[in-house]
Amino acid sequence: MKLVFMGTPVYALSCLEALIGAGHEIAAVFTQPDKPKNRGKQIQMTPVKELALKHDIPVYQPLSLRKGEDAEKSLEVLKEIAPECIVVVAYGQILPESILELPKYGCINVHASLLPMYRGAAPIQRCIQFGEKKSGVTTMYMAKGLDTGDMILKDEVEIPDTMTGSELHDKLAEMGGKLIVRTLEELQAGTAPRIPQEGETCYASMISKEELKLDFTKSAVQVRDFIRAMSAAPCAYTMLDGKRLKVYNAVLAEKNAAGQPGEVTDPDTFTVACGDGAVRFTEVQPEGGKHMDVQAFLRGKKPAKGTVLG
RNA sequence: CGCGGGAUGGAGCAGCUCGGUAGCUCGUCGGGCUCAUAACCCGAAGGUCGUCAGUUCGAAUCUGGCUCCCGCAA
Repeated sequence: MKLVFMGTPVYALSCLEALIGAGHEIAAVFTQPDKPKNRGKQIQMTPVKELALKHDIPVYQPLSLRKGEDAEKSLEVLKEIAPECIVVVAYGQILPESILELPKYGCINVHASLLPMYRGAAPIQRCIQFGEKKSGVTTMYMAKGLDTGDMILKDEVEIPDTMTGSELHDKLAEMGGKLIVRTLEELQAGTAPRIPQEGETCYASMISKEELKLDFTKSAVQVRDFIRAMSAAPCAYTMLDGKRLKVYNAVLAEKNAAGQPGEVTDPDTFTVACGDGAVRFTEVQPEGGKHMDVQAFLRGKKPAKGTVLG
């Protein structure tokens, strides 16, 4: 099928790869403009752009699809290409109706949750943060509202309570790739269902810098779930002796010494008291240091018993 | 030139301010103890202190360049 692919981060890669692998013609790729990122403000290509260039696919990076010169040009380009379908995966821009209505099969989005739950920007992390036992990917016909379009296919996965955000991310990315290929097959065959989103919904709002600082007044389960949800990116953190300590993973503490929230009750295992219960950090990273297991960290910089984090 | 931290035996760190025998917690290897052990005891190996140059009688430590790693900010 003649397609246009729109996507930006690593998450979108496996979908693009799967589409290429399935033999679809990717006539163009749209991705967010290159921006100065990282240390030293170097300009960096988006992951999707890198992959597209490897496959000699034309890349477009409009500032906006909704207004301005870029939007007009983009619409012209798309009309000229006349794709049968536009596949959108974590593109980061809202498409105007003029584009939504353009392709014969519509614009299809792959979303990393079981819709209608966890619509929005950060479904992967939010769903672990709130202790969900399962998640999945959903393909849908894009509509005006944010992730409100009629659904086509779904695929589910269990979330064990040790799973991290990045593990779920990788799993869902892989599943998304397979699901979008199946979805296009069904569209072409005319067998694709159109299931309206009904029932309970919720939004997975963007993750702000402020909330990444651990709040030990919450329960141990909530703290543990938050830590693993945000791992490896954007990653939760706390303050130890005035310095930032990123916390990549934690488990519920076996033994439960009393202490005020944030207090290190057992330095030998890095056990920290929470509002209810306690957690034990298992993977951390100090400022200027590398991501390491907690034993390695404690060998060099064991906090004093009674130290209060935050 | 966005701000900042760092590079020391296999791992994580100390030492650097006030230059002069390379240290800690682990790991590894050997031995001992033990029904047994990731526990305990004894012993050993293993480091051009990132790299290049400079200052000096002497540099991990002071000075300058370079490489690489990382946190923040975007």
